[in-house]
Amino acid sequence: MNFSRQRRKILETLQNNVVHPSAEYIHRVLKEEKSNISLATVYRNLNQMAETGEIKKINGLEDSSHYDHNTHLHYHFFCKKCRRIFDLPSEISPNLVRKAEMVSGFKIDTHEIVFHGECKDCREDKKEGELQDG
Amino acid sequence: MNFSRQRRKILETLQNNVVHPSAEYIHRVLKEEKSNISLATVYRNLNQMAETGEIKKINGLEDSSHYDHNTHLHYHFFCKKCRRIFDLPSEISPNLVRKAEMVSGFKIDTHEIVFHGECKDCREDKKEGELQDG
DNA sequence: TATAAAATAGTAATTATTATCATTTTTGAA
DNA sequence: TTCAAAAATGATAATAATTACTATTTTATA
Repeated sequence: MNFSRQRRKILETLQNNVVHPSAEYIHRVLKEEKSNISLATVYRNLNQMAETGEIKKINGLEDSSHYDHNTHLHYHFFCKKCRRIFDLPSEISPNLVRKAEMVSGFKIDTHEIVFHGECKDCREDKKEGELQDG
Repeated sequence: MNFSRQRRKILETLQNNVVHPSAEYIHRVLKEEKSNISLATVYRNLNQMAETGEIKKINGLEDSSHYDHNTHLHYHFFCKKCRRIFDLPSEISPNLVRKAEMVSGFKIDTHEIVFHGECKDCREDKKEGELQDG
């Protein structure tokens, strides 16, 4: 795998963003900063890097896949209101893989947990709203 | 929500299949048994029923969404080899939601866990293969 | 039974993603 | 440094999954 200017830019953009971006988002950001990189190149590189384990691909969130520069085991929360994605630590579910392998007899390579709900900020916004209304 | 022949058929097909089918699969099965129901109708009904909680939609497995007639909390395993989907009991991760809410301060409505790996059958097939070869 | 609400079929449209391929860039050896 | 092979890119076509649209049909019920 060669080290192209485009791949470096894409990885940089992923690392500088806390938002767990989609391919389309990264493409848009790069376009805004005048790095005209093709959308196909963004997809190609993100998926290659996910394949090698350099980054992680997050599925099951929205319609599209998102990507994460943090490759350590952790989980994700998707806020229905603001549509942001948050990290949750893997400690909330200790020994999950071991237990799953035990009860099933399957060999588990990867797993992911996705939570859906309302984040702290959005809950607090709602509370304020209720106070004002009531 | 009215009770159409088509919706009944779709739900029946889902319930009679252990395979966690996709919309396209259900459509194909119905076509084979001469129930000519439109693919759009299959999608519309599955998503409506998932919305009301009558069935469950499974994301993050393959390219497409799959559906589950079992609405009790449980998790899923996807075998990379045979591409089948298996159930795993929720007991492998006790108090998961409570812990996630605790560490985050978020309000969690739903969550799902998807494991990827190799199922028991496929592992055993491989073992046999190794024996024959060696 | 008449009627309003809901649902359907069939197809067009949309969205996300991958494939294709001619051109350009990168890399490593001579 | 130069050069050839391998890898990557950009632009666009193609595909796959899903949703939108709309004229018609079905369902529930007053």
